[in-house]
Amino acid sequence: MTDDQNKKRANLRDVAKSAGVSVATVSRVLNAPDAVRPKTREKVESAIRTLRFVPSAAARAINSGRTRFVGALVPTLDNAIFARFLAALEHKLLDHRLSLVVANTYNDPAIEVEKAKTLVDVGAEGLIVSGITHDPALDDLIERCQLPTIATSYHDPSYHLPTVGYDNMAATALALDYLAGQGHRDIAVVHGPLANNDRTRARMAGLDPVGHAAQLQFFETEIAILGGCRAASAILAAPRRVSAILCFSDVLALGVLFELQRNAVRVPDDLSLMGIDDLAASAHSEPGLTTVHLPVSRMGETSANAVAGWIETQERPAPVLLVPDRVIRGSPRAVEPG
Amino acid sequence: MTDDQNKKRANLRDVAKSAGVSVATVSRVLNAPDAVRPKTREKVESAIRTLRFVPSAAARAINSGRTRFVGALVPTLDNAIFARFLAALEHKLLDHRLSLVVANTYNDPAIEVEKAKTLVDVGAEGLIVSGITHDPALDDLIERCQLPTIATSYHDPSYHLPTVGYDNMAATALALDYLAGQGHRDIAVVHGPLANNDRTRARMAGLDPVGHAAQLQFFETEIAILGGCRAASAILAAPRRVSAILCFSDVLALGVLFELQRNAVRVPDDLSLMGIDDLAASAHSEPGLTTVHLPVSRMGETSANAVAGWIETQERPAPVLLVPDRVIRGSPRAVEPG
DNA sequence: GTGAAAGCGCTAACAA
DNA sequence: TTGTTAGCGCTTTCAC
Repeated sequence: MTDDQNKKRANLRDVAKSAGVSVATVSRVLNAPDAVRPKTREKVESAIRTLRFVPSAAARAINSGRTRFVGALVPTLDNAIFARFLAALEHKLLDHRLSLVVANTYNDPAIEVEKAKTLVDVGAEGLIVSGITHDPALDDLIERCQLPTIATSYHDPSYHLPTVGYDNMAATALALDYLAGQGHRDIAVVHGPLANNDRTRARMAGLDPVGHAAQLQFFETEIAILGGCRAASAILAAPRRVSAILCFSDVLALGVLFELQRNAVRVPDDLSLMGIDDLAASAHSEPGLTTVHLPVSRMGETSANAVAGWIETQERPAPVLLVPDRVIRGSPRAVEPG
Repeated sequence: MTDDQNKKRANLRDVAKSAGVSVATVSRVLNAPDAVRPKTREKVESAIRTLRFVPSAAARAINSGRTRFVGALVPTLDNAIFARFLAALEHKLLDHRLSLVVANTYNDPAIEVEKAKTLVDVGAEGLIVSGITHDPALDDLIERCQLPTIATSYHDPSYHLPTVGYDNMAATALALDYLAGQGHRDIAVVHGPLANNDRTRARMAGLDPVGHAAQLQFFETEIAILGGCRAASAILAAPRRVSAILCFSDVLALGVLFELQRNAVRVPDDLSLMGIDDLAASAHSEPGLTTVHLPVSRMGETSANAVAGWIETQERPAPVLLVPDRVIRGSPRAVEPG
């Protein structure tokens, strides 16, 4: 039994020995092949192949001081909106030769801290978090490690971390404005839990019922299709009738739509419906869902650039505001005058 | 300007010096606090705090030979079915103190190899891939690195990697069997691209039209809501009428449902509809979508255990077959006799 | 163009 | 209980 066989994995030294060169030369063919004579290089490359040598990332990292990955803490993987964000983030990060580690926080600040610690522990060079409401321990960790961290899905230039996101208040304002413009005065608002969720809170704050002379009824539910269904049931059972339903996310709107269909309530003939997000499903449902498009793909790319730049230059990036815009489809209609 | 200030990050030595102990002692308070006298430990912990010391994962990895993370290569993040899988995978991996790095392959074998290389390069201790059709270069990489790798969403005990997945053939067989049992003979089959997708191929192979005396028409489309819409249009325009539509995934079925609604075709009164996956949306759509439940959450957990065990014990795990089962909801109905 | 040797930050064996 | 020290696998001067 030779050395080659009982070792788990060949290292630089093994390759060097096998190729009859020094470790420095092997390192060179790995990192600066042009600095090595072709003939030598070939010898080394052949040894690399036969020994099935794969350089150790850890050893590399320890020298360069870099791990080349960033962590993303997302509240859920279940909502397609986050999937879209992560896809763009991962893709753009790759341009900076950075990998992405995803951690699910299940919307729980305590879990978020835990996972953030793990991320830091395994060497994350940067972090992407959602919103600006976090456990103080997280801020502490970020501070202690001086870890480049971007807060997404939110816009607040005064926040202690740079934010890359849209104006949540503007999003709901845009939506309510549209419904009011269509003549709706009695509107049901369906939203996710307010606890621990600054995005939902901000969307709430964006509503200006007085300015639109509107009467709003609020329905809190879990952000999921089922949550939408339940809210719709509650709306139908409520004493006060509404002419439109505004959902703080399209998932909710989809659930509402299904439940209304189940109750033979026609959209938009009997009830108008509007969402926020602009998911793929929203464009193709019947009727199409009028919604506010949240630029999450751009948010992913922008966040990637921001955190990569920060890591590279050590200079904190400026916050970026992405502007949401309305997508008009068939789900609402103007109320009949009189 | 002292040393403490112009260094980017304190290391073990800095802490040791500052606390007036040896590096070994600092290492001990990190890894085996009980082996250190409380008073000493306190001194060290205080130094750690003031110096904002965070241990280097790379240095740790180089000693233990471990990076404590595995990579998952998924074809897309857009389909909720993968999100569910990843959530379970990540969660279970954590029990083994392993992190998850997600890489999107966009269904492209070439991109898959590229990302796999990156993953290995950054030190992945194991890999999770989808299906059994891959670029030879991937198999080569896995082989060369002797990298614990699990192939998911597929079942094939003879495959060179252990598979953790369901029997795709059984899934469609189950579905067709149900529709045929309801008396359907003319059925449209809506499926994703066959190229590079063994899961779709296997689902195709699971169909036994002859055994069920059924006439099948096939409609290939992209796996997305829009793809389903398009397929539905094609089905409605086809010369030969069908009484039922079988979709190879619920996303497709949802698109089909929307398009049928748009064309005032009632489900199940005018046309029966069945899917495969069992997404959250499927349970709450109107009508509820009869489908084949794919146990992707269990697949995530099982894969996590399998790869973690393999990494730990160096022993290749056995393939695991997860059994899909039917979920009967309202979307299909029996054909009227005669 | 190539090699020798000094680390990178940490763990673990061994000594005290 | 604590300290000393030899590596882990690699990159990177600095000679030759």
